[in-house]
Amino acid sequence: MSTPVTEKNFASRNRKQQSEFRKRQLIEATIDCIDKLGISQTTLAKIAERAGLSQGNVVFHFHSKEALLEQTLHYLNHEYRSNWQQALEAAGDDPNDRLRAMIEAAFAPKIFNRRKISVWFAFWGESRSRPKYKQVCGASDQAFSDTLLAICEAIERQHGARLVARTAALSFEGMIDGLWQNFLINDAGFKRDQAIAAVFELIECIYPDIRAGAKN
Amino acid sequence: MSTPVTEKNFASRNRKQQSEFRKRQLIEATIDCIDKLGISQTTLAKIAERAGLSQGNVVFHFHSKEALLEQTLHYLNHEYRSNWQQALEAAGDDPNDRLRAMIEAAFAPKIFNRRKISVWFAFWGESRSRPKYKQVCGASDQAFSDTLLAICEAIERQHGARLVARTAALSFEGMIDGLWQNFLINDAGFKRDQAIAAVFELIECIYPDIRAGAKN
Amino acid sequence: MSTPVTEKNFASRNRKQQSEFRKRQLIEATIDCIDKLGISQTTLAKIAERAGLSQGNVVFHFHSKEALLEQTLHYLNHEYRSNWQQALEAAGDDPNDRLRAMIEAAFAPKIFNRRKISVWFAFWGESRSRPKYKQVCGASDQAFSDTLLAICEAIERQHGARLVARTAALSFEGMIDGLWQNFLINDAGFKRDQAIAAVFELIECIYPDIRAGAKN
Amino acid sequence: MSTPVTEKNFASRNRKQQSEFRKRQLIEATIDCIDKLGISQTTLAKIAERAGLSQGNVVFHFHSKEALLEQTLHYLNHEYRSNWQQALEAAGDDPNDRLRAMIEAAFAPKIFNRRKISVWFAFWGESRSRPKYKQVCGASDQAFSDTLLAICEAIERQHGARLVARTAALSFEGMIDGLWQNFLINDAGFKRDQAIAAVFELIECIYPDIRAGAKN
DNA sequence: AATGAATGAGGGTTCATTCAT
DNA sequence: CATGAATGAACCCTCATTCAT
Repeated sequence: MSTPVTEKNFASRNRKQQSEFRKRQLIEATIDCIDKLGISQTTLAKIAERAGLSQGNVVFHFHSKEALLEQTLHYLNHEYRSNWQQALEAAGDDPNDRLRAMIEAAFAPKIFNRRKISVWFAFWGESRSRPKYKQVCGASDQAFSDTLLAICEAIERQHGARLVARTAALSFEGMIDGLWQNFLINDAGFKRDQAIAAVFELIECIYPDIRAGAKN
Repeated sequence: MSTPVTEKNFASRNRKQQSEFRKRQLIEATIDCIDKLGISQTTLAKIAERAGLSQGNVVFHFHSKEALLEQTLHYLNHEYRSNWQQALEAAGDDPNDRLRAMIEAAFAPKIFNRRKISVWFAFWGESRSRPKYKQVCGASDQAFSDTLLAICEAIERQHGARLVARTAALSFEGMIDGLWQNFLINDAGFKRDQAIAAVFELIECIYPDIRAGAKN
Repeated sequence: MSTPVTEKNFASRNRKQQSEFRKRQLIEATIDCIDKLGISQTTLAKIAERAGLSQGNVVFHFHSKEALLEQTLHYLNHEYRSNWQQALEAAGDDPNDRLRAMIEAAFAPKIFNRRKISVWFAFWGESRSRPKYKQVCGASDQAFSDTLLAICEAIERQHGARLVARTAALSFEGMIDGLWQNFLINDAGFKRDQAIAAVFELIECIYPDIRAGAKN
Repeated sequence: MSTPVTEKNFASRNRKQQSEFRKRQLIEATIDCIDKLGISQTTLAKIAERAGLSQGNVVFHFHSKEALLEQTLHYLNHEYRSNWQQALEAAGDDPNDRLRAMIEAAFAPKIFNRRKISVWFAFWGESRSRPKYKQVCGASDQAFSDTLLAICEAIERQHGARLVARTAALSFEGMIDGLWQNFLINDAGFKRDQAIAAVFELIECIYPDIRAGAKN
């Protein structure tokens, strides 16, 4: 589990904190279950067992299984979005740096690991039939896309480009998606560094006049 | 439904043909259900109802629900693979034509429509936890990837390239994946022609010395 | 159980008959359970157990517990109504005979026994909060009331009366209700014959010029 | 709500009074819930919510749900009985006045309103399967019956009667029951005055030599 | 006195599967 | 081949009750 949720730091908190703690604990257990079993086989009983709580308590905190799943998706979405936004803030103003920061953020270990990727695909797989999932996934994608496009336009203005910003952004985003999918289906032998390097090569191909590696 | 399964041409067939007919009918109903309900809400009863058959009859033809789902995935896989393979055969020997043929195949209406895309993502979403799905999906991807890579290498030999074949192939494949996902999540306002055009722009960016549109 | 439902006469029937048979069997089991446990403690598991069937099969035949309860009420209502209607037909045209026939019908052993009375009160007790129950109970009551009123009016025309028909009908109906309730709450020492005799005394009090016992 | 239970007069009481206040508050909430939901759907959570207290607090005051229901029935019973007993005391010694006082008491607004009638029937509906309810309901009925019978005997001795006291009492009691039930099932268009007038007509029919309206 | 967290048994219902017809 | 009845396990959820605070 990427986020340590132990009993030790549980005691001596107030009610509200306890409640938040339990919810987080249950969301992590839900992610575990979806990863290992898929959404269609994830049950409240298994989630409760994994979290070490009673099944009734799960309902007490989330009211329904569906609400728990939605909260889990929100949690993932928040983590994903804040991750690349923080990376962007740290990157400064240079659009080249910003572009590379977004790419790297998409492969950050906290985000890009088998457990999380697996759950993202599980939600995508159900998104067609569950409008709420689609809405959250769509908003998440859109924000990333829009930001990426703005950066590509900035680069194009500064350094020119061999590809219009719209298509360039689509290429970068697509390549990330493709690599995520590769990782899901063909997990063995996937190297994070090689993935990032491949996208960077594409950047240099599309923007030949950019200072490659200027970030370092 | 893209494949017409009517009662009219049902009579006057021999046993084996009838059986094949029923199976195809049920697989189409399964695709419908997964599209509309998601895998987790797809039940034998709903599949049977959609196919206009009794529930017992479904079991008779496929033995179990899991087998039906697997057959459905195989059906999709076969359709997908034979589609690009036929496009490849029709394209001739010029690697430029072949590359564009594969791209276009990936967006062929028979393959690239909401119903089918939706089901593909549903299977990917469950693939992590069901080895059989993963195996089929993986093999399907691998064959496409390998062929794409070979074509890119051929182009590179003939015309040179701004990107090594491995990365180029990854770019094309990734862009296709990304566009599929865009289509799934953000279906409104998606234009097939624009999607193909975007990938073609990337081709010309990576392979500037290729005769764009030479295919025609 | 007042209606014999044995396994013997079950075999060798067609599908539709079997289904009707099962439904009847389950309704009888439901009546048993409501009688013994009350509606609030009546569960599908107990109904199924009493009927000797699986719980899933109950749902198969009635779709839901609520539907089963409603069908049970309809069954009771039908039995009650057809009982006094048949008695009325057998009574002929003399309103005196008809009045006494309706009274006697209300205390017929098939209707007026602890098991059935108990279930009627159970439904009345829930009727306030379940419109469907109320509707059925209301219609049942109304039909009985209207018929009783018409008879009282006929008697009044023929023999005169010490009480207007409306109030007379209300008295007879009320006395029946009161005796039902006495029977429910204070079952020990209740005698059917005495109950009927008491209502008959009231008839003679209100209609002194009627030929008492003319029916015999 | 017929009995005002406000927060205002809650403060500045001693322990015992506070406790009594809370109990009364919860009993009123229970009556509300049974009226609106029926006994089978009444839960501690809903009672607590309606009373504006926490669920744990309900258990604290009544120990168990069953105890709360029993206390509610006792509360109703006490209210019902003291109502007609007070009416009797106010009526004086004339049995004619006393009879009419009992009838009017049975339709007093505090007793005879939809909310209370609904709850009485709910308890009757469960009484068959819960001996304690039956006992309370039975005792309540019996006391009323016995008193009514004694009054009828007194009238008979003074003025004569067209009906023996036993049957006359049964008639009055039955008519009350019948009107209660009419009110439950067919609430629209029920007029309290007409109900009382109807029973009074029956009195005059049975006791022609009594001074009708002598009470005034 | 009062709260909300926690439990666990049992509720109605779903559903893949089996089977007699 | 085809059907619908039948099963039983597992599902999500409810709820009376307990308990720490």
